[in-house]
Amino acid sequence: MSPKWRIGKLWSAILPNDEVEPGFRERVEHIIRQIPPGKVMTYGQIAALAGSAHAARIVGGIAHFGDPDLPWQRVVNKKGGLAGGYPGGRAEHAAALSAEGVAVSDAFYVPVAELLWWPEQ
DNA sequence: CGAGTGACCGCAA
DNA sequence: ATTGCGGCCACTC
Repeated sequence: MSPKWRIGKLWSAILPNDEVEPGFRERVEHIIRQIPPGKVMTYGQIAALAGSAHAARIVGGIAHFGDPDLPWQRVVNKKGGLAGGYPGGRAEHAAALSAEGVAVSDAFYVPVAELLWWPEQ
């Protein structure tokens, strides 16, 4: 696979037909909105779907400065660990997930293997 | 404008 | 098993 790997196929599965191809941030925010309650996605997964497989970090940046109305509590890292930068810290992040029925361990980890959601469904 | 930083990931020692 | 570092794009200063 080339470094500039694109996943146009998966992206087209969640992008409405009449939408023009938006910027990276727009794509990330669009993906976040598709995550159903009780499910989670990882930063790397979102970055890949948005078009840059190694831009997981950027997703974190958007999470911090981006739209606070988006369900960022449904975004966790690859190990299922919660985000320390979440408003109120990991405790608030855990509380938001618990409210949706997600089991969060005492060490602030979620069973990402079971809860991981893909937009192609 | 330019440079630095970030709620991350994956591969190499 | 752990540690280090490159990479990506958007945002702030």
